[in-house]
Amino acid sequence: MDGAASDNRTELLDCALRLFVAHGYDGVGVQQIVAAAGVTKPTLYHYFGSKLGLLEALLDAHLGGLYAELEGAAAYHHDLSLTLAQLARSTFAFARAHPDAYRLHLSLWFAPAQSQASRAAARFHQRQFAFIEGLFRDAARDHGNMKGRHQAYAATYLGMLNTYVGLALNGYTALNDALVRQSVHQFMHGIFS
Amino acid sequence: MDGAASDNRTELLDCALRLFVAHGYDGVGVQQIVAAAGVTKPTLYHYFGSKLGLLEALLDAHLGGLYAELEGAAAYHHDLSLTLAQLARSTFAFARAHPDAYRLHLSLWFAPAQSQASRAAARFHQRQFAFIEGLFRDAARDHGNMKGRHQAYAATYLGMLNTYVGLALNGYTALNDALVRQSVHQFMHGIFS
DNA sequence: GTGGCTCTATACCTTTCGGTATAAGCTGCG
DNA sequence: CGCAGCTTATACCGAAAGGTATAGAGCCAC
Repeated sequence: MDGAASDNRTELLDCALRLFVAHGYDGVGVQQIVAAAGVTKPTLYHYFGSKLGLLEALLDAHLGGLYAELEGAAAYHHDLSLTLAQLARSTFAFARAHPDAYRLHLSLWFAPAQSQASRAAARFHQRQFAFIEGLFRDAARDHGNMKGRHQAYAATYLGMLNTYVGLALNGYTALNDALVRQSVHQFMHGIFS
Repeated sequence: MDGAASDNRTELLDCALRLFVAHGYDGVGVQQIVAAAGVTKPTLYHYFGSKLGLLEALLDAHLGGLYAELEGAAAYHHDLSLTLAQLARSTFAFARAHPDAYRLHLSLWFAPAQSQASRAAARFHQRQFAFIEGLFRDAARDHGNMKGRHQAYAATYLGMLNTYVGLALNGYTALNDALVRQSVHQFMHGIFS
């Protein structure tokens, strides 16, 4: 069956996530993963077909939920400040709840373009970026002076959020509501005031 | 001698940079590097001692110049807008002149913390961040309302610059003076006005 | 009970990994 | 010349890489 837990499969996903986050996709061998999960290689290849298939299953399992949540919580309804705050809050909440998943996401953000891992993650990053870009495109219809710059705005805001999460994952800050407010305020009104 | 070119050494550095950027440090074998450089393994181990030593020499050769340039061009002299513009201009100019070097820099920005490549690059990222942080700490003495947030400002501005460079390296924008002005203006005064 | 399906282990494959022992060629120096 | 030191290639090392052929369990339907 498919709906059931299939414990070894879950165990493999968990161990692979931890190891990929710590050492990188290319820095971890299949042998290490199965050893950490307490199984052997044929089990891994039965469920995922290949090392790359394991990574793809990992991204599906952990990042699919992120984007579904974002797209649900951060739709634009003619209030840009509110939308950006919701976007930041959802992103921070996900990063707090699934730090390793977001670490994996971040580590593949600027990963070498020709690497298998980067290619597997590309569609997720594109989806996130396209969503934020569409949000600013909608907002530009309400704010004429934003016209034609929605891509730059999306890049900047996404870069800011990811930078904050990166700082937080290394213990330099906390992903709380104060940071949500600060990111929105700074993005919309600059560092003064 | 040391001052001379030692052609094979340079060739190895160039090929390693290209390959690391394309496939990642762990995704490239020593054999591929020496084949691309037209030499054999003992040559590489003679000059660099190990694969990691090669990466360190690569970072020294390419990123040392970046930081020297930044620290020279972007010192703070009581004009934050001007300083941020100079910082952006120097960063963009370096990325335009050495796109592969900056790609390597970016790919290691959020790389898995336990990987050898990430550890080798850590001191460079720390140096860049510390420089920008110090800049904002100085500026906070002139602008009281910035007090206590220099770390967040440094992170945000650095994240914005790196995001722009990342976009540009993938062909989505150009690293010109217009983008310098836009980044400074947006950072200081927000997206409106 | 028996055939079939899913899951997993033993044992093994080829290729490549990072790294090296040895020795040859080269240069400049006495 | 002969010697020294720097640089390089041939040939090799043990280990680990990703992946698989085979077969044995457990289970469910008939």
